[in-house]
Amino acid sequence: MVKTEFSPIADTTRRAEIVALLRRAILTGQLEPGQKLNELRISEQMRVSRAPLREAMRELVQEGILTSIPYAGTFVINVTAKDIDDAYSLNKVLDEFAIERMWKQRDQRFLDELDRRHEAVKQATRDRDTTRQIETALQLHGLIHEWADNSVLLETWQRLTSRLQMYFALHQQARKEAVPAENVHETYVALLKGDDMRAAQRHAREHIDLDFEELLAYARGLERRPSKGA
Amino acid sequence: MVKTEFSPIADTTRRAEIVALLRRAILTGQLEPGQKLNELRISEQMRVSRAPLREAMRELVQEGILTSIPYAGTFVINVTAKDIDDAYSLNKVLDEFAIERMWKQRDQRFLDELDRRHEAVKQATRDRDTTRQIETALQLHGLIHEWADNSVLLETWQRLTSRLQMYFALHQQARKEAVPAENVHETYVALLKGDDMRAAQRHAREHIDLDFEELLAYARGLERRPSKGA
DNA sequence: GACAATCAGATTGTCGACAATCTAACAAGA
DNA sequence: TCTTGTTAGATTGTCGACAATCTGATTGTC
Repeated sequence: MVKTEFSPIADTTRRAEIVALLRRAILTGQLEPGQKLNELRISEQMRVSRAPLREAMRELVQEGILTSIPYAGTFVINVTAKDIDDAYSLNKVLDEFAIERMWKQRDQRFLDELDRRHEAVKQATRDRDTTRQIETALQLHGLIHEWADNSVLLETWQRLTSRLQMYFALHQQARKEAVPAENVHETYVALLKGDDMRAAQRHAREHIDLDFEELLAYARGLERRPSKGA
Repeated sequence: MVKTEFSPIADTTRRAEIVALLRRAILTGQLEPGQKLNELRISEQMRVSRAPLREAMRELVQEGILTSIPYAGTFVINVTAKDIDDAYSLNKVLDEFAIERMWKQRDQRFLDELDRRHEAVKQATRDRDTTRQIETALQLHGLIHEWADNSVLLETWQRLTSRLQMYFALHQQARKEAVPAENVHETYVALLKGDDMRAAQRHAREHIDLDFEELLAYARGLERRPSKGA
């Protein structure tokens, strides 16, 4: 019996690569909310035909970060303050659920991975790499969902994450500077290592509320100066 | 100012119609779990080219009821007992959240709609139309999510619903007969009309548990006789 | 000048054909 | 007999061209 394990090989369709490219462009704010995606132009830039591009766009529409109007075009979703509010309030519920489900599953491997991701956030912060900072922070947050052993929950959280990441990116871009102090997640990580599940759940809720207030304030600013896109 | 309200006109792309057709076929169990969808055959049957069919399939993959393996094909998802368990446990959380959010928003229009949907379930039950029975029961259940005024929640619930509907359809098909007594939802509806929010939340949880046990038992049966599809 | 009809340009939706890849059957060799 | 190499057929992925639809500018009329 062979002991080495192999991970699945990469998807090698153009479609998959296009999805990844577009998603990244949207989540990092390269493509602005409301902006229209011109199929011909993008397909020429990427040197692919419109078929795989269109299929990729359908996926992202279903993923919730694009929206499509027949014969009019496909657009990056517009971000409203209410959207952010909705996403965050649901995220709280999912976090509490996830913590409850993964609590008993914690083991050494979990703790190691927790430290690893925490370290990645701190590194990105030191590097002043805001994009990576957002990415790693969300990955740290996602660990509890990955360990909850509930595929539907994980999938749901990942969908939410896309939007959160997009909102954060806009937020950062608007302020033009790196943000949170390096130790923002210290308490969160410590609680996940501890023995008081209720405390961890409570903190997750409050910690989120903190970032949220700031983000919501920014979003309300957007409301007054809407994007010209759509 | 005009007072009449117009609903959006129908999407007139082939793609949208194909999505609807395929979704219905999957959710009613016409297409079995694990079954492969042959693009050429289906496109010929529908008298369309493969392009809009493929785009439609990408949407349904992202919707979670199809799964795709590059160069191998696209398949109806397989239903495992764990999937059902996962979906239901998450559904409980979402229901509780929805009830909390919509509680203060209840008004006469809500109560009317509640009655209307409840009546639809009872009608389908009297008609022994099991497919419609499932549809209407889920619509009744979905009302609280529609009134929670949280678009992300609604979207999430609708995704979950697709799977639940699929599971239910299989369940029904396997038993070959109509099921629940006509008054299953009486208590649920009554509590939603009442003044005790906690009680409504508790009942939603317990009521779901009831159906769930039956469904899970069926699912465990499936485990032992896996589909030959994929 | 205001308004409706028309038209050209651009863009999305759809089609049919070709290229890349997979599967399964068969043959060859250890 | 088991493994490996080959090949034919079927199926998915991608392409370029055409059809349907939208947008806005222009023209003509009152």
